[in-house]
Amino acid sequence: MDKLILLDSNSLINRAYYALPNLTNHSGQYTGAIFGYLNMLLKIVDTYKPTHIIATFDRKAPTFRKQIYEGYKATRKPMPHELASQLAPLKEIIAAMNIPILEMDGYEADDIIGTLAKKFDTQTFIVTGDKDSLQLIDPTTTVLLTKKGISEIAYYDEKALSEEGLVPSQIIDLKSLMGDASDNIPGVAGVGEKTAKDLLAKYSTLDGVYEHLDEIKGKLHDNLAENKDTAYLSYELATINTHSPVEITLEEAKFDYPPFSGEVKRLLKALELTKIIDRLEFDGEENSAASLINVEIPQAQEINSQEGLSQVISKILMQGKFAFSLSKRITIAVDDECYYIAIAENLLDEGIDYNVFIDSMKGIFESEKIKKICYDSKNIMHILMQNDVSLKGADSDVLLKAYLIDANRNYKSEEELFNAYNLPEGEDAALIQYIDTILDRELKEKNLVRLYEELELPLVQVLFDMEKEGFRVDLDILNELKDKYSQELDGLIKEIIDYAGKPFNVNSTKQLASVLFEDLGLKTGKKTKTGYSTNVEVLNSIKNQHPIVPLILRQRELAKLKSTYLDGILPLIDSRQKIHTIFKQTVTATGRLSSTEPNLQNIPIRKSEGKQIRKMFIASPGNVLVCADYSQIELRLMAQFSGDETMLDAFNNNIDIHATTASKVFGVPIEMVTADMRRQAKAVNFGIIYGISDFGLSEDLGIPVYKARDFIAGYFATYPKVKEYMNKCVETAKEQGYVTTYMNRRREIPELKSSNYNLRSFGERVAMNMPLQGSASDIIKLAMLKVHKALKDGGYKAKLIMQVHDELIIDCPHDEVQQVKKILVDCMQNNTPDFKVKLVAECGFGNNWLEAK
DNA sequence: AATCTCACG
DNA sequence: ACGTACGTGAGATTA
Repeated sequence: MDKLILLDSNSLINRAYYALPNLTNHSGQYTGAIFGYLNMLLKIVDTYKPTHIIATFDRKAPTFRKQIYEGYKATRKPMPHELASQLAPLKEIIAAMNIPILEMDGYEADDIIGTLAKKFDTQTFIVTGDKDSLQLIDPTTTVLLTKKGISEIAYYDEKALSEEGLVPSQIIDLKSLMGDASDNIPGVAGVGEKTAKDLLAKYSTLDGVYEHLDEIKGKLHDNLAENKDTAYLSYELATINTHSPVEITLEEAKFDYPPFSGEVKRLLKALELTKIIDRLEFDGEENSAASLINVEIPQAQEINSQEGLSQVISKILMQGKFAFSLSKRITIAVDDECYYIAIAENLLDEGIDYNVFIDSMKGIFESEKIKKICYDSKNIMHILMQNDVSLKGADSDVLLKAYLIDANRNYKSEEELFNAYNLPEGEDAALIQYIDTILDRELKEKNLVRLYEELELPLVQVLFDMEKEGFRVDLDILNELKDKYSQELDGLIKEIIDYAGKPFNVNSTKQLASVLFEDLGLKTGKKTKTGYSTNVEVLNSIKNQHPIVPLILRQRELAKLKSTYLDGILPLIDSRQKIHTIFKQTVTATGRLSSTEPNLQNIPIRKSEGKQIRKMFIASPGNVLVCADYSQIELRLMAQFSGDETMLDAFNNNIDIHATTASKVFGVPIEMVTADMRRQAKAVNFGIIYGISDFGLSEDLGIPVYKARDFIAGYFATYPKVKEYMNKCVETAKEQGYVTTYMNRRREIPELKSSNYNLRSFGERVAMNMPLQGSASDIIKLAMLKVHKALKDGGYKAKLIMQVHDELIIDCPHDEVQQVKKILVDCMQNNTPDFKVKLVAECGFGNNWLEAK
């Protein structure tokens, strides 16, 4: 017996979209609605075992049915782009599943479905979230109506519908009376579901109602009488067309599962819909559970006595290598065994005292010779430091390895890493030990061993030392600024509220927008997702329109500085008046570090008010800060990688690159370059690093797009090899699926394969930017290793304490300043012996961070 | 938890 | 016809 499923795809994906959170894969493609849709489809497939499936979609064009209503306005909300962007990938998957897709200009999905339902006399199930379709029910047609979003499916055949007191054709009468806001069917004003059903129970059809209109009294009578035209119009609108010119044979809709093709799996993988993949079977797979790695992960044996621990320790000593985890509980994997160390919470408990455990292991943790496998070794160093234990010989950090293999992933826990690699359940230490072997293989395949062993792994210790050393903060300056800003803010807020005429929360963009744009009627600017933007750009454009605006700008600036850099940092200061940022080594897609708690990589500097904040970051007592930053490193790398002679010459002769660019692009001698020309050239140079786009440049410079396009053309004419290089980056990225840096760090760019233009363009910009940003990051990391070693080997007291992407800071005793400066500059400038381009680091020193720059 | 805004390179 | 400059983290509000 054949069973045909008709999917009202637009209705279903809409339901799925609103029922589920906005999931995305790591490249930003939205997947929530696709996920919901497929889940539901698979549930139906499981339950009904269809032999045929057809998926229908709406086309954008207005439909013939809706056009009969002249006043019909397409007030239906446009599809949000988060949803619209999911349509194409979904269709790809459906097509790959060999399910035919029907969409026709001028016909809505339900017209197509209605036609199909009547056309084939096989057992048919219509899957939809749209109650309109209930009119299609007949002895061979059943409607499966999604409920509660998509999680439940209600079964409607003639019998089920009759329990609600209706026959299928009455659905049309019902709609014509009660209307349907979501479908722009007006209905009769004042008549809702209840009244409509009552009327139909009495008079059975719309015609019946109007034939007996005189029997109906009161307000209802008037409403019906007044809206007769609308009611009949609604009737037309609600009637599904069952005679659309659809051409498809049942044979074409044949559905044969399992298995699906490998193509389906590939598409699902790209969307990272692993949950869906897991419940499906695919062509060419030995068994459906193949994705789960089939290995023996040893069970943990509990260790709760000193003797037991001693045995474990001697095993470790014998092997010279072990894996461990302290995250959920303490586990150790040695050889093929795994142990769980039971820690006594209090004296009466069975188990080992935590401090005793750490002390017993101290010798092992601190032995360079005993190799450790662990997750996030720097974090473990911090934990062990509390017991005065250091961690040495941690040569396998699985988090670090996994990051180098795929920097787009951002593992937040051991568990996330295990899941990503489809590991079975098991003790953490055992899983870490196992995953390390997989990661090693992958590192080798991808040529990342050197990057790991010679750069990232040794950097862990450097970063740890920097974090431990900390950055001293001048509490007096901090408190002084805090008071000053508090006072000024109080005054500002009073004035702002005075102008507004009512109290409101100035920090609330929503309330602020309503005050500015509704109450005061000021000109609106850019829009955000939720309303009108009130950002600096917008405020600046209207600051002369009303005296409240400059006050708000000032309030914004101070509120930001105070909350983030004063109130935010104060509680992080320790007893030595130092703050200890954490450098995240496995977060960014490009290889840069990031800094948290506090973020010391975004301390103000650009504006005068912010500079005051920078003054509170000072050297340790008796020390000064020595500070060096690379000059134009990313552009210099562009010169190096592209080999553009003009650009190389400029850099190797210490010429002002922005002025040079301006001179060449504008065709004037360098001494004729005005400040504004230089500013524009600088913007283009930056744009180049970001992966230039005419639109982006026009936004930045506030010029029309066509002018920006001219600039870019002029730029490429000046530096022809730069253009070649950028094209090459995109091209090889498209071929390989990834780009690489100086140290062979790699970033996969799945966006390049996207069917979405925006995502693909983003991928192209990434392909141009990553080699520059990533190589710059490689190079400063190399410099950090060298500086750290040089200071240590030279017996200096000076300590490297900070890195801000192209800048290093050393907390340095007065008497070491001259030598340390030399060391620092040397280490930064001379890491790249193979380069044609000269790297330049500019160095200064001072009592505080502002002075030192 | 998502959004907006803004600090930095 | 579309709507983006690249890379981050944090605070405040809102839902």
